[in-house]
Amino acid sequence: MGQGRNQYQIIRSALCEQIESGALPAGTKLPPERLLSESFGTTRVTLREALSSLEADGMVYREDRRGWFVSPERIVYNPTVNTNFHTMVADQGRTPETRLISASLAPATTRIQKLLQLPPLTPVYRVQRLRLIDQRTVLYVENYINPEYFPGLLDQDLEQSLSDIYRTHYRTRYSKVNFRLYPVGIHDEAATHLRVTSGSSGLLVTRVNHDQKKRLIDCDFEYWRQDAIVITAQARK
Amino acid sequence: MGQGRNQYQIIRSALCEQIESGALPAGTKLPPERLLSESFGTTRVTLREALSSLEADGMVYREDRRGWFVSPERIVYNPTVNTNFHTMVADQGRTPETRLISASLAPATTRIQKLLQLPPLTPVYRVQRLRLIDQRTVLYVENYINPEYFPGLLDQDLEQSLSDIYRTHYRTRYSKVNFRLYPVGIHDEAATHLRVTSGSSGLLVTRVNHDQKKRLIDCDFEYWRQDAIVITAQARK
DNA sequence: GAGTGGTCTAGACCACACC
DNA sequence: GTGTGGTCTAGACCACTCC
Repeated sequence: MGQGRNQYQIIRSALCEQIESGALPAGTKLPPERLLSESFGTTRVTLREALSSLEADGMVYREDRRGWFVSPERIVYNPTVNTNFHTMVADQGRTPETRLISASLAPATTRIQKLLQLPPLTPVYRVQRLRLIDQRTVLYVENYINPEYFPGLLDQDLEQSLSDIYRTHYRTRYSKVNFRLYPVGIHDEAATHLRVTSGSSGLLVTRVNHDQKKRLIDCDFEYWRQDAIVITAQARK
Repeated sequence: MGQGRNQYQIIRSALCEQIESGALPAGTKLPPERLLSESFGTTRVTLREALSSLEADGMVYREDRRGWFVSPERIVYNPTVNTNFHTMVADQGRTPETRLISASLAPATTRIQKLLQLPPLTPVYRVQRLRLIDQRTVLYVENYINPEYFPGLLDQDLEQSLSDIYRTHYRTRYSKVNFRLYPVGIHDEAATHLRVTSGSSGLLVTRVNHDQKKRLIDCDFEYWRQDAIVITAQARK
């Protein structure tokens, strides 16, 4: 087992070994599939089987229609600590970046309305952003924010950390955070923005956030590239 | 996008709709791939593409060489709450079961030795178990336990919850727990026991556990079927 | 426009599950 | 032993990326 007798597992081990030895450093683009499959004396289908298996392990990743790349190290994400994306990434010696996709005021969908405990059709801020580590897209986030507590939010620079904006402009900070973590397939908008092929597996982190006055201020949906993070937390009793 | 113009996405939607409508209840075995591919007027390769995509979403799962099944609901797992597997599952109206695979005393590997902060080659208890929900294998666990604190542990009934044994026989309970959560590919032993095809994606939860006296008592590696759980936690500040 | 990845076809053999 | 899923071949076309 393990390195196996199957064709694709042999290819798997070969690539794996090259990556671990450092011959293929993080971020390297692999040769075209047709070329690789020839090198291994096999077909593209089998080669892709091997690559998909490495992808599940987080050793390689793909960008839709661009090719295969060697995965960088995972970022350690502790959702129980109230730090923000930029601080977290910078603290680990990596380079964070946030890109605003859109921000608008619109009626809450049923789901959002329920999560934020709002009356039907209340307008909420919807902010869509993309987050990168060392130039690689790792996270697509949608925030839904109760506008009552943050008048004029859309005029702020939304490529900053939201928690920074809350703190400096609204004297509000996250206090109680409920989060959930689903392994899911990534589709549609999230897939497009992350440059992931639709349906590939990822991690959905949803958060419902209260402030220091116990007000329900916002919720978010974070779609992470599956190989970008390891989640950590601590419990005491 | 979404339900898409591709063949496999059309099949995806069709199956998805059947499942959500309740026509295919949780646990149902799907018809053989050859039959299904004929029904959809396509080849097995394309059908499997569709099924794999549904698998990533946690809507169907497979048992190695046995076929495809409709996934049951996910169990909500809160690792920051010190409950045990049996209580957690039963509280959600499901039926838990634990099967002992093996239990023995053996020298710690380098990795375990480091995690448990032991001198080289210290013997540790190694317990391998399989856990089921409603007869479905969802979790393969390896525990590594410092034997100093639990003399005679191997004589206990290890199909019970370990935390129960610790509490009733050793007056010891979990106090501080550090855990980490990796999306990974499942291989080798874990794959075999979970009846998962080697390399399919899953969730690895590792825990390092201290007792009420702050002693480092054990650590474990939990390999979860990717569609079996949703993880939840709460943070306060 | 060339090349690449995404998708798809129409077969095949083998090993294992189940009868 | 039969049938199934797991693996593999040798092609093909299309849509997109990148030049």
